[in-house]
Amino acid sequence: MELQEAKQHFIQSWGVFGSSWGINRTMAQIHALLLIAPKPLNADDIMEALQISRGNTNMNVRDLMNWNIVDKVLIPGDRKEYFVAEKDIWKVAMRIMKERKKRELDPIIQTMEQIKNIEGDKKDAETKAFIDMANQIQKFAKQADSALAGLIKADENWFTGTLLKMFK
Amino acid sequence: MELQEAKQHFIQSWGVFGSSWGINRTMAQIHALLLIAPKPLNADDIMEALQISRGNTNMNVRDLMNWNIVDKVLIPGDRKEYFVAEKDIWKVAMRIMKERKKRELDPIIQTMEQIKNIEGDKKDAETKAFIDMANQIQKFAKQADSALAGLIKADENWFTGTLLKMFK
DNA sequence: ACTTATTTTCAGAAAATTTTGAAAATAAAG
DNA sequence: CTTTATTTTCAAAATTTTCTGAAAATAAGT
Repeated sequence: MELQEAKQHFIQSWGVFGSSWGINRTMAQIHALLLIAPKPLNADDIMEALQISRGNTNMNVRDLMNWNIVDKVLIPGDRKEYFVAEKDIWKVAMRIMKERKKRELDPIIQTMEQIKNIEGDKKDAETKAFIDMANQIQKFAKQADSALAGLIKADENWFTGTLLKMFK
Repeated sequence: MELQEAKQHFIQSWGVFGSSWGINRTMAQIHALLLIAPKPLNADDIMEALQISRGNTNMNVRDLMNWNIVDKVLIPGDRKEYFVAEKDIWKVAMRIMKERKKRELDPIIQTMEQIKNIEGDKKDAETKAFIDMANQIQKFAKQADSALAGLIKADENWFTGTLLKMFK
């Protein structure tokens, strides 16, 4: 396989992978492109490589920066803005998890808390099934939440992170 | 909060949660409805509760069964088909992970394997950045894969599963 | 075998999401 | 201050995904 062909293949696969997880395909493709770029790319580079518009590029790069997995870099003597992706996949995964935990897991825990407080006969089968489920989900989500928090905390400590990875 | 109101809230939240993870909103809502139903529901029950068409109901229930988190049950003396959801959230999570691992993680590992075999100068910065990334992703995906396989295996063993949960 | 109940399929319609591109905003250079 | 380069925004268009509903298929009952 040729390098350029392999790159296309990679970008394509990463896009499919991302979109199966609810991430915009183009955003995932831009991420893929930056992951394998040996140096920072600007908006025109991205537009050209993926054949997408400037607006699309701009919005998705901004999102990637919100996820903390892409950074803006300035190159002296160049007015354009350049972008680089975090290259350590472990870090990338941690940052994505951290964000998804905040955006999606925490709200579920909140919702379960709210809906558990319902009026009415707790002996009634319907009511019981409902409260049981809300409790179960809340308990599970809290476990997942703290497991993730643990992983993230470990990773944010450089020394611990390095040690762990040495034994992988 | 009233029970019916709380149920709506729950179904709604589960739908939002699901769709942020790339799962069809209606499928997640049907799942939510079944999770809190004290007894099996048939297609008409689901159509009525969620105000959706028969075709939509049928397709999404089929998908839920493919995920192994909803089962068809037959009630003696009734020609209609009834559906129940697996009520143990831990099991639900395991089955979803097992399926997603198969559908999404395994293909990524495969793709990385393929694209690593590229021709050309491995000293070239572009080539190097590319192969490094493919290796890193493959390594990470394999780790995630075996971690999940471990969890799933533990869970499929009733005794071990019960023990683990006792210490949660 | 015929009738009736129920489920499944799938083409077209509707809805939701993504993308474009040009105009507005911003920022740097002269 | 003016010009030029670059980025951002966002309404409208394109695309993708989801949903409907009626027809076809399947299954049960008489």
